[in-house]
Amino acid sequence: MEHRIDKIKKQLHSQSYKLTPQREATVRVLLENEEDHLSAEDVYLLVKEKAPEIGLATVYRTLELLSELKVVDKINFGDGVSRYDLRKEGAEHFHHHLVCIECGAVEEIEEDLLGDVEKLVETQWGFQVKDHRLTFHGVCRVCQEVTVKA
Amino acid sequence: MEHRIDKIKKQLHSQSYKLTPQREATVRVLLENEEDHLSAEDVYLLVKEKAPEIGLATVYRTLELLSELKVVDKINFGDGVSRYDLRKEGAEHFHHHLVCIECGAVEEIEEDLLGDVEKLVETQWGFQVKDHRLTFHGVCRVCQEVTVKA
DNA sequence: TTAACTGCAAACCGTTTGCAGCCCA
DNA sequence: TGGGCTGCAAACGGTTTGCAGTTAA
Repeated sequence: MEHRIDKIKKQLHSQSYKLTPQREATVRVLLENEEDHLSAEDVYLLVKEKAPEIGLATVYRTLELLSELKVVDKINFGDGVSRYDLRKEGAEHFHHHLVCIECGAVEEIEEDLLGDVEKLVETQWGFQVKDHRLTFHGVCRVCQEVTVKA
Repeated sequence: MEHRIDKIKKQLHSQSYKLTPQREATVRVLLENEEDHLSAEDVYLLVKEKAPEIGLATVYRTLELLSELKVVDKINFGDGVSRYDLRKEGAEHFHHHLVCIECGAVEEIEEDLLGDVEKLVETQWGFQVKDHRLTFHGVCRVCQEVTVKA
């Protein structure tokens, strides 16, 4: 954890940005909730618990900055809210998501499922792939069981 | 074209909705610009050329309705605007997109690239896939050539 | 007849921005 | 002492909603 904060601090410094207390608090919230997909508002409320004086605009500015540095990915599940997802260490690709249409749960898939598909797109369509976004919408394991029982 | 409008008309009637002149004008704009990925505002401006008295709210309501009927898919490329994409006839799956990060062009892929991947997700993660969203971000053929020349 | 539908304008809400003050190099 | 940074509040822009009037089955 401290290691990862140090790393981010260096990334910031390398572009002459500072790791201010507000920014550090924001990063810590992201680290502590790595499994969730927090919106800016979510992050704001969690940061506010530790640093009540922080402003929403600062959270937005920090998330934007972290997004530029590729520390987080800004994602969008189509509900009109941006969510921010910490990149796993060493992850070169954006990970995938399973969104449950029953309960809204979001599961992550780290495996690279698209290697073959990307090769196909490059050769067949002549499109040079830089990144991808893959989301499956469906029914998660838990909700399938509930449906069976009901 | 008329055939497709008839079909949509029937779909509406089956749920006791009407195909009003405003709705028909909206559908026609979508049909005439099937290759584009129009925002609600885009649709509004195009409809207004034919039916100047139409209101923006009606366009939104129509697009929402068509989206519920699965006549169009509401998509989002992360630029804060929803776009509406007519489903191809008989398409059971959402199609994929190639978004160029240089020029912003959006190309469509109709082929179902994810058959194997979906099977994997169902067996390995126990997730019942209903639909998917796949977008590749990268450099399109045209922009690759421009870069080489420059 | 009456429920669906419409246009308008206001409201909404997530996000961005202008600004004056602050803090640290 | 000056540029990065902050909190605040106002502005912004896409979308939704309340409402009174209209239309179509």
